[in-house]
Amino acid sequence: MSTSKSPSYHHGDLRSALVGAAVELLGEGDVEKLSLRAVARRAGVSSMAPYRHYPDKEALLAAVAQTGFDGLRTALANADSTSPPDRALLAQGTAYVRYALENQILFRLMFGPPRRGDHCDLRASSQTAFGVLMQRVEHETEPEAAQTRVLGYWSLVHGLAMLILDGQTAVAGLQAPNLATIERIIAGMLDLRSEIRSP
Amino acid sequence: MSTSKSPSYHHGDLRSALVGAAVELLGEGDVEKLSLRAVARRAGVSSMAPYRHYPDKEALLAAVAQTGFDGLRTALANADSTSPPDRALLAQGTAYVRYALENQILFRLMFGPPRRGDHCDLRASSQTAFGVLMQRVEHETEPEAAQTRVLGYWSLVHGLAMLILDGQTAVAGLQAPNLATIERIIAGMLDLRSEIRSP
DNA sequence: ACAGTCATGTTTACAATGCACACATATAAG
DNA sequence: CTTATATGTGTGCATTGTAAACATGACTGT
Repeated sequence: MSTSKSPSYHHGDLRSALVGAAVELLGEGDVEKLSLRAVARRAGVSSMAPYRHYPDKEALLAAVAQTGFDGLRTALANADSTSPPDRALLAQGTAYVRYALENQILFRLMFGPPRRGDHCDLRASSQTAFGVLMQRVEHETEPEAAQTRVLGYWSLVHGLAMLILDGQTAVAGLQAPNLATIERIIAGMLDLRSEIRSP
Repeated sequence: MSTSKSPSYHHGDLRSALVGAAVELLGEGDVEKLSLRAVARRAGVSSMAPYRHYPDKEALLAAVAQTGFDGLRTALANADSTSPPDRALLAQGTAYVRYALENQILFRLMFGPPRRGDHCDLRASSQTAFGVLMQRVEHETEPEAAQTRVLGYWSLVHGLAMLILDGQTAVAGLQAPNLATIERIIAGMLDLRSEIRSP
């Protein structure tokens, strides 16, 4: 191993360098345009080098998506721990949407069409991220309804993120939904019962 | 024009035949695999024929997505009109998710990465579909909060549909979310459980 | 009827892509 | 030092999106 500066044939840590290059490229163009060859070029290796570390393109994208889920998890955990308990759930929700907006293409990749093959560590990462939300919801609900409730809340923030990413909020009459608006939408759904049923 | 059986050079109504062929192919494979050439083949014309009707592949996909939004609109309107008023909102929600599950790839295309170019009739179709939901929500809410509320509800059902499509519900511990489970999740967020359980 | 115009479909061509295969080279093991 | 193994390179092929030039057939005015 020694110093990772052998400049010639061997790269030293191509495996993670490829993921880094892919993330870089995702920050520049859309997800369709991301070609394996471009990733290899960016990493400074030949077009076929990635195949020594990932069986195919899907596997590389799965690895990229996994880093996305890890980032999402820390974002959620951070939002949760820096908020008073009675606002932690809302904080996680806005953090979720904010993460999606700040990593648009990556986020779309994470929740894109299902990756072929198992990619079980991807699944583990997404499960861990989901666990952060799960734990908070379980604090606030009787355990019997927790599973239903957490899926509902996850659906709410996930759908909101997706609709904003797709520009569908313009359809609803909102052009640029800022953070305050996002928070209002989420909070509105959480308060729905009292407001909607007792007019 | 006459009968659409001129078998030789001219097709008669390639424009819509292409959309039909594309929808057919979407029902068979994933969205990445859908190539313009395959669509042309399925329609029985040469690879370049589609370019006489659509400037590029994106435009064809936009037309396909538009039919998807039209179908969604009728599904929502139908669910709304065949339910008692106090359950119409919930009915629209489950109809939304059901449409997504029954047209997985098409649904993903509709809400996929934003189409380049304007495609303003696509936008019109999605707006019309959204309008069906909007109108129902406006019946049940004071108009001041309607816009926030309808976006929240749309986010809920859209996110739920997306998560199920991506298989993320397995992460949450649910393998096969059937319609009853879906309804329970939505109703749980609306806190309509009392109505469901105790008539 | 007939020549001309134009929308529509075909053929050919080209660059980019994912990947299979054979080869090269650097590091580790004996 | 030899050799085995991991890692990177080069070449080649089928498929893709699309530009350019050509073909065909329906509609026009005369």
